[in-house]
Amino acid sequence: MTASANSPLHDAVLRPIRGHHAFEACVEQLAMMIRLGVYPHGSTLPPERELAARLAVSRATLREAMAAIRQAGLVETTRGRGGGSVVTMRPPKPSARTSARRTTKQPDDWSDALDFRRIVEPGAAALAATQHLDEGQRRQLQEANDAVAGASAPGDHRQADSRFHLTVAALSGSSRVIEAVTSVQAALHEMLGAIPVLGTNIAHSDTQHARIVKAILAGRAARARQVMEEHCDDTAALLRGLLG
Amino acid sequence: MTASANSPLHDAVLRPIRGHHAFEACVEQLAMMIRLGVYPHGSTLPPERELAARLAVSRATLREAMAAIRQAGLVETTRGRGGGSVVTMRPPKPSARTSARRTTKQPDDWSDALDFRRIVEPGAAALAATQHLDEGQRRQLQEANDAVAGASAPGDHRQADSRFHLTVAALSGSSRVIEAVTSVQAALHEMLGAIPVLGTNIAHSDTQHARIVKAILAGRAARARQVMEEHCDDTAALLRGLLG
DNA sequence: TTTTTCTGGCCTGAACTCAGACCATAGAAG
DNA sequence: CTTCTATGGTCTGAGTTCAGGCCAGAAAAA
Repeated sequence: MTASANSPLHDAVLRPIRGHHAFEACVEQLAMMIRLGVYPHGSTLPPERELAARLAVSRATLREAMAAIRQAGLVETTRGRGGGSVVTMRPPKPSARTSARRTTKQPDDWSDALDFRRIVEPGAAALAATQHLDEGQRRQLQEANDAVAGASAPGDHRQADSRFHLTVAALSGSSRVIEAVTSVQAALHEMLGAIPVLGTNIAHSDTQHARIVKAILAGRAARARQVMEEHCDDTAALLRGLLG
Repeated sequence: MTASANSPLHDAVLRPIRGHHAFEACVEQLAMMIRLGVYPHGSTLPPERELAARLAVSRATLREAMAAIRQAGLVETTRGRGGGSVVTMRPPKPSARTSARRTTKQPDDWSDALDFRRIVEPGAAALAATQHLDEGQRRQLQEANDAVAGASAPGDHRQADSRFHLTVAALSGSSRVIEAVTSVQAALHEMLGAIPVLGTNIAHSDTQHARIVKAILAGRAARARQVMEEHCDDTAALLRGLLG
């Protein structure tokens, strides 16, 4: 009785323990956080010691990653009290990258990410709607939404959009949900960077965001889920159409 | 402008790059696969070289993990062609572990896992229902269901149940979904091992499984999702009641 | 001003992990 | 029978990562 003959599961469930080297993974993680706007232009990253602790990595390794990010021009670092690494990268103009950066992932992975997103983000919205949210959290959600609606440049809008979705995930209170949404937003960011920006889509998207916020704040889980599902479907349709 | 003052997101999205050492992670992964029944009693694990490749780990590291698993009595290893590691562990009687093993995780993590499960597994079922399934896959799903219904001993039933849910995930065709379901099933397995087995619950659960299979095979995504959601809710209610 | 404290910059020795090769064994193929 | 092949068992040298301490600069606190 051999495992492969008996169970087709084994090639589905056995996945890599760890993808890259630690310092590569740190670079990827931090660069993505900066691109997603978790650390916007002008903000200071947490101190190296804290970052190392959060990423569960030695400071030596983290510093290698920081050096790479610094060399790539994403941050500038100063020493002494009050120092640290300040984000200098601005959200890029989409025109410059439409065909410039060839995404490394396969179309399979695009589709996978969109499928997973359609499951996770509506779930996150519904879960957030069931949570008791304090005043600070409610304000945080509304501010995230206002930031999206108020962003003028396409790059800023993209960052604000990511932050909005991550905020919804954070309000769900589930760390697994947050991790899943972070992962899909990272994939989504790559995809959206490869297509042109259409004003119509942005306006439509902003309308849906507003409905999502309203549903979550009203505690209407089913409604939040449904609107977020439509939102994901619309974005997915756009991407599937333009990416092939 | 410091990051922590500006963005409460940073402590939500920055997570450990890698949890443990590679060989610990391998032990955990392989032991969990055996406990979940992906490799049932009497089956042979894939060759070391293949396992190492799948887990993206050097064979030296994998062998350390295998040695630990062997020493723990989960497998027995023989050399030569046709050799390999055969699973010798039988699903434990639940009576022995009801209070014996104190789960290492916090109740927070239990709740988190149940919340995440309620999002992911219904999504997996719905996605599977939308896929075009070939004859082999349809049979695989039905066999997985039959195995659950046909299991007599509680330990066997538990393993068959895990395999059923992993099969649904595998049929969704999305590797992210598979990974998510694998993770929640691992957590679920720990929780279910800590509560007594009730015949009523098992019968109820089997009825729901049958409905899920029917909906998936009929391609009725919304129905599959709804039934799986009820199934998750029922299990969650049981666990929340018995685990506090 | 002086001292404290928070920050990045640097170093060392130990532990872990890797890639690749080679050996030993047992069954299959001829 | 002999040869081939698939498997686990072992070794080595190089690369990576770690934990922890110490230094240097700059701003806040006294």
